[in-house]
Amino acid sequence: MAARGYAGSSMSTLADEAGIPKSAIYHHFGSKAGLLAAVMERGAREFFDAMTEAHRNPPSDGTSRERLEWYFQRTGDVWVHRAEFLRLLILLVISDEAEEAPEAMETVVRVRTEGRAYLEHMIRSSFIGEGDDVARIVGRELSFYAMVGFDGLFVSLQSHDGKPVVELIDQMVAGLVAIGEARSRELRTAPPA
Amino acid sequence: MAARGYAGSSMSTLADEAGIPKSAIYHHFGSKAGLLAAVMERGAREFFDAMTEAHRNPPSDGTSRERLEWYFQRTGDVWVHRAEFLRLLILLVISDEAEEAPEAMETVVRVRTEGRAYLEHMIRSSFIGEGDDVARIVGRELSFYAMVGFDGLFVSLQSHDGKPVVELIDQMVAGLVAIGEARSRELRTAPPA
Amino acid sequence: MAARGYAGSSMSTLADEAGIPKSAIYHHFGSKAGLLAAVMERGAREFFDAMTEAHRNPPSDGTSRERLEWYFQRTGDVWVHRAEFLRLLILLVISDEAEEAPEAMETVVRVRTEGRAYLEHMIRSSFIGEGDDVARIVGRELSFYAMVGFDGLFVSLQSHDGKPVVELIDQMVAGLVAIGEARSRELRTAPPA
Amino acid sequence: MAARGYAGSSMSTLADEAGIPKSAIYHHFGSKAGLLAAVMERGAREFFDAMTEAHRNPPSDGTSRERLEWYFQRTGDVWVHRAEFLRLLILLVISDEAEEAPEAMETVVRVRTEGRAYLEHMIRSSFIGEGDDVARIVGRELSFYAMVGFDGLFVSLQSHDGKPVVELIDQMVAGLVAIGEARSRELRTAPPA
DNA sequence: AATGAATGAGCATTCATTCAT
DNA sequence: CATGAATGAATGCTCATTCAT
Repeated sequence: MAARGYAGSSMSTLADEAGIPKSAIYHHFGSKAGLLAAVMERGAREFFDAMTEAHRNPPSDGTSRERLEWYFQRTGDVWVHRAEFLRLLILLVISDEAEEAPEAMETVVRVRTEGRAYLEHMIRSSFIGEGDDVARIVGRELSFYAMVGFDGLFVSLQSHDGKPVVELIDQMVAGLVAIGEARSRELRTAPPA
Repeated sequence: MAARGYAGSSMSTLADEAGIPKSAIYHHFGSKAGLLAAVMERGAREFFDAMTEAHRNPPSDGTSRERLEWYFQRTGDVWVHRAEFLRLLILLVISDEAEEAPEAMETVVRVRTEGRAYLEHMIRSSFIGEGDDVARIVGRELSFYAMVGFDGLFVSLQSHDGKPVVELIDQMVAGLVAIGEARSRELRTAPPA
Repeated sequence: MAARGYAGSSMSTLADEAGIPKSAIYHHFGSKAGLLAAVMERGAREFFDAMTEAHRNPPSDGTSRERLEWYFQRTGDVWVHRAEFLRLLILLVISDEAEEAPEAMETVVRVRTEGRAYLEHMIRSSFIGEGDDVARIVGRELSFYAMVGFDGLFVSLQSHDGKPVVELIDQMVAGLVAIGEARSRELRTAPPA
Repeated sequence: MAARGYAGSSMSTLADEAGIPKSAIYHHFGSKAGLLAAVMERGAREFFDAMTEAHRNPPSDGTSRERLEWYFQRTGDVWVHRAEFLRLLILLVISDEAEEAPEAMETVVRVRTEGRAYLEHMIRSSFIGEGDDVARIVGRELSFYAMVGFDGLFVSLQSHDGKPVVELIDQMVAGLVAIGEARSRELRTAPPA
């Protein structure tokens, strides 16, 4: 489904590729939509497990940039290894192909919401040196932008444009740190109400 | 096709929605793949026309940031208004749904290559104050990253996460300018071989 | 469909038996329900045409019994020759098999309503010797009972119980005439308000 | 099965509606055909039990008409209360839907044969005042016609045409009595060889 | 004795495409 | 040039049935 899209994947093809009868899929998942929902659910779980695993023992010192670099490069690794799941995820985000699979769409929304929360946490942890209040605000304000970066990173990855992921993440980190530090200065000078 | 994907759009549905007989589509486009190719070709032309139009009379002074902001906010406008075309474009980039339509895929690659050249031109024009050589290098090095930004911007747009496009572009510009200026300083100090 | 029922008749079987591709049926009738609707509609038209044809030039003299006999024996002929149509009709009356084909069900109701009107007309014409008012009342009151007779006659026919149709119709006529004459006497003695 | 027909009733649906696992049906009845056979067998038993119960203590005096009326109105009650069973019975009589269930078809034939014998008995008992020989002949000759009446009555019932059952039975009785009495006179005048 | 899991054949329907007119 | 009619292959799904437990 990740490769051919939801509509482009026929139950017969899927069954043949899995080496099981079509009816076995229906027995276990009820419908094509149910299969997609299950696939997304499992993908989501594995994705977040991989993220948690990748971010075990984060660095407790170093500059904001070093810390964010540590988080994002590891996130990039997960991105590359979970490409199939993300392919399907982005596909469902940008098309209505799976309108008939509302459960799967809910998982999509959930993954994006939790994913953004995760990014927020990474940024906040990285900027903790600026003080907790500042770090919290910076994390909140930059999480959407960080997500844009990772979404775009994935599209770039799929377009096979040859640009190494590591370099792109480096630039993402550089940009985020620049914006984050500017914002931190601002906040220290004139703290929000 | 943008809404439902290539596989998810049946010729019957398309013909009905267009209010013409199915055979008329075959008469004009030969096949479903031919229709997609034509759609992409026209979409690409209109897209670049809109970009050219939007960037008529660029500012000849101001800071790098101001100039890039001008370019990118206008690009963002085009993005928002050509969402259907971009939807299909990204869909074809991330999935193999239209493997049977190689002509369309060529258009996709062409649009992305030209699009990146366009972004490179915008960045270079914005950084022209750093000297032409530096601006050229900065433009080349940041064009992929800028594209990542716009790809991600589009995904964000489709996910209806509510974050205003203008703000995201502002952050994109801020990040790019920070990286670009740092790189400019570097290049001025130790020019590349 | 008459033989195997609606649910028991698969489109594949029907197409094979008709010697045409399944898709041809869908092209012409849209769906299985549409096919049934068309079949019932044509059956109904042919049925009433056959009835009209059979009752051309009814006798203008003779006893009530002779006249009703003339009508009913000819109706019985139509019954026997349109057995397939009636089989499907009764099937749809007694089961919910074709719930998904509401158009067909409307035809069923229409055929029964018109059919009863037809029986009413036969009875009234036969009893015209009792006076038009009396004949009209007798026709109205006995039409349901006459229909019961023909419905039952058909079931008897399908059950292959070996009883000749001619004899059963003879008894139906005898019964109807007896009831009709008794009622006529009653009406002549004490006309209704 | 009575509602949707044999072919129209899937084992899954039946099991779900019964609140038991599908395999339990197979455990007890062996096959779909076996289930139908069992259903018909039980239905037949209950049907005849209800008939016997309804006709306990028949009137030992009164006119033929009064006695037949007694029998038939009570039979009509059973008809109305055993509609589901009769629905399935008539369905099996008029269609070949359950060709694969020969045991059930045998039950159908048996029920109709016994049912006719029962009707014969009712008529004979009612005409006993005409002498046993005459009553026996009248019963034999009118049993088929009586069955036609009850078959048609059932179809009428299912067609929801609004005609009260009691009235129809009244007319059936009137008709039968008229024919029976005429035949009795005939037989008394010129007894058969 | 009872049942959840499993399955190949078949279901109604839609598909992209062709072609006679 | 344009199209209604036609079609074989495939679609998602359900079927009656089996069987290991």
